[in-house]
Amino acid sequence: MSTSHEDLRRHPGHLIRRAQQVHYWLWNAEVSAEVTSPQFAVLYALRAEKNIDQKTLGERVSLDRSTTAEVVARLASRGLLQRFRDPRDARRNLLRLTALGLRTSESLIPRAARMNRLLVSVLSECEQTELLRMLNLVVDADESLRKERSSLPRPLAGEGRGGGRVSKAG
Amino acid sequence: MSTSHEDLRRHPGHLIRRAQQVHYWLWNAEVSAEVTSPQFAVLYALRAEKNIDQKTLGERVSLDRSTTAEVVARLASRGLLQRFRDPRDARRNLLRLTALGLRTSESLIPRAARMNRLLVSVLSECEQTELLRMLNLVVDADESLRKERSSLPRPLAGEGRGGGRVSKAG
DNA sequence: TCCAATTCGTCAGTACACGGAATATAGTTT
DNA sequence: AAACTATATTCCGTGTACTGACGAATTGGA
Repeated sequence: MSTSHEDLRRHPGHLIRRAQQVHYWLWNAEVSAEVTSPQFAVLYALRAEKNIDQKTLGERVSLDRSTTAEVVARLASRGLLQRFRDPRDARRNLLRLTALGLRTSESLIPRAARMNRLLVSVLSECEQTELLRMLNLVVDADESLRKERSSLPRPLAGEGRGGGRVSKAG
Repeated sequence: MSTSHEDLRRHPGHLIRRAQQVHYWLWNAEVSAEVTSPQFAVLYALRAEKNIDQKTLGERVSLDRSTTAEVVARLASRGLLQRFRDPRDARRNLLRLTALGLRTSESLIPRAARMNRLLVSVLSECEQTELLRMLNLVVDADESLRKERSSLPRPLAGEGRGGGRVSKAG
């Protein structure tokens, strides 16, 4: 008898999660076991833009405020970037790559590129382009769907996992 | 001008992560704020197969052993499933949906289907089929990809974890 | 100038995700 | 039966991800 395993193959949402698992494994094997993919994205963004604040950084790499703060804190504790308050606006943390952070990010760039090629290597050249185009369409469609302002974190109607209201707690 | 933001659009790995964010938001808005997508997958699998153990369940829904245990514990504490030791093999936890779990899963099925249609609604019918096909290819290629080139400390160690090779013909 | 609204970062809480180690059980070998 | 090996689950540590609340700082308007 066919199980849920077969059915789930027709669910785009499930497949996207599976694809991310593959990405996770491939990253560990082919890029780095020390620097994660989101951490690399942060280094990569910081390499392109010096002295940006956490909020802007989060928008660049598509991470919300809290996650950005955590990733930045980890990278700072490893000496890959520096964090200091903006003298112009003391609410902000300005971020800057250290020499080590710059060196690390540069060494990972070709490895990440290779991993990405590998990730879609089962597809033909033409298919790879199509996949990229379609994923961008899906991702962009959501942004237009959230008509509210604010580039990234949309509050949305209900509440997420956090906030302490799970039906179980009563 | 766009800096890393534009570059990242060319990275399949990054796009997959973004797509999962969209899926997460859409799930919360369109399906349920109480039951998450992985939790639904578990209920869905349990609906199809009664009395399976956690390891098998994890393979069905592509969750590793640790995550499976956590998700199952949450669902059990909410009364959506029951957990009991296998009399034949006391190492195993056998799982079974409760009446509430069955009712909940059934009510979520059409909502999840609607969400999935919405998720890819920017694509044409033909493109949706293509996207599904390509994602399945990428996900299935994972096994062969991990066998080959490995230049870094691979996380393998000779035992089959929870989420890897769920792709055996049925 | 004072105040209300806004903004940024942090903290607490919840949940997914994974690997390694510890534990319990099962099966096999001697 | 004891010893050894394989397997299922749990526990622990780390990291990503997001929401809501809070406090500090800033900004715009009266």
